[in-house]
Amino acid sequence: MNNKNAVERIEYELTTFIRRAVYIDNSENKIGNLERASYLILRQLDEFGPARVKKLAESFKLDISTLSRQAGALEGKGLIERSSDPSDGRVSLFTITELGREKLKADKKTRLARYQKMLETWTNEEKELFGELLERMNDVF
Amino acid sequence: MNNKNAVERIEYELTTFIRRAVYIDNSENKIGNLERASYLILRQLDEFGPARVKKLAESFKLDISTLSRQAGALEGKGLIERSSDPSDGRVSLFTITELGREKLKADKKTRLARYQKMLETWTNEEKELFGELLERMNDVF
DNA sequence: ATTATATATTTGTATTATACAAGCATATAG
DNA sequence: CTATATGCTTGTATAATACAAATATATAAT
Repeated sequence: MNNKNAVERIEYELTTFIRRAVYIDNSENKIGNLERASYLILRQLDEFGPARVKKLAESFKLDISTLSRQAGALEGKGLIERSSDPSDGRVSLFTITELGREKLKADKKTRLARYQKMLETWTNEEKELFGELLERMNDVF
Repeated sequence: MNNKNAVERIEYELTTFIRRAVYIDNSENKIGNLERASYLILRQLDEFGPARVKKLAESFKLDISTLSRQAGALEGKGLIERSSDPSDGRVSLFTITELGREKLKADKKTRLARYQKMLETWTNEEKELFGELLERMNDVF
């Protein structure tokens, strides 16, 4: 039963956390749209290199049409760049631009600062452990 | 720098987790609408007792009008019940119904099962520690 | 080679969640 | 007893999304 209680607590806290995080995302994204999606797209392209629409859609488990529009919006803002795959004319490959990298960096900084502050009373050990546990959870999610 | 790395990892993993969790929520909520919101509302009413629209809106950091509609929908499904505050005729107090409790229980079961499975290889100690850390994080969030 | 089928993406349309503003009912203050 | 404040609901606009249709290109079958 202790196990159940622990899992219950985890479920409770994660659910609570998600609600708040989504709120923060939404409230900060008042300026224009997309902020929420764009961070993830930029991060993905920065980390794993150029990707096409289908790939991005799969990464985020969103419909291809949705990613098509989001990528189009990011392209319009000059944060990512479209190039065609020489071996397949149907495919658009998206690459993060220098501007996109800057924006990603700035966004990340803001987000990190928030977490930094949230966890300022934690010891390094605790933070490391927490990160490890989160990573393990995501690996099987 | 180690500290920064740990926080970076936490930020990365939590962001990833949120994306996936929101996806799951959305995909399960195809049936009708509201599942996402309703779980939280029911949980809130079950845990803290009757509440009025304004209170619920504050809890979830959503606009009052949004909560008004969500509560209306839950009321329509018989999951919560409206009563007026005898001391103030403007206020509607919402209470979870027996049916609502059953639905909450069922939803919770599904969610717990998912977490249970996700964490099945963890030791009890790890689960407990993880829950504790999550709670601490939420407390300052 | 020519046509049929499959795949990648974009664009059209509908739905849902949400916020903000206006309206309505009820309280409270002057 | 009127004026103002409060609580909620309803009207309207916007954004994110999915699904379906359209378009372009590639691959397979004859």
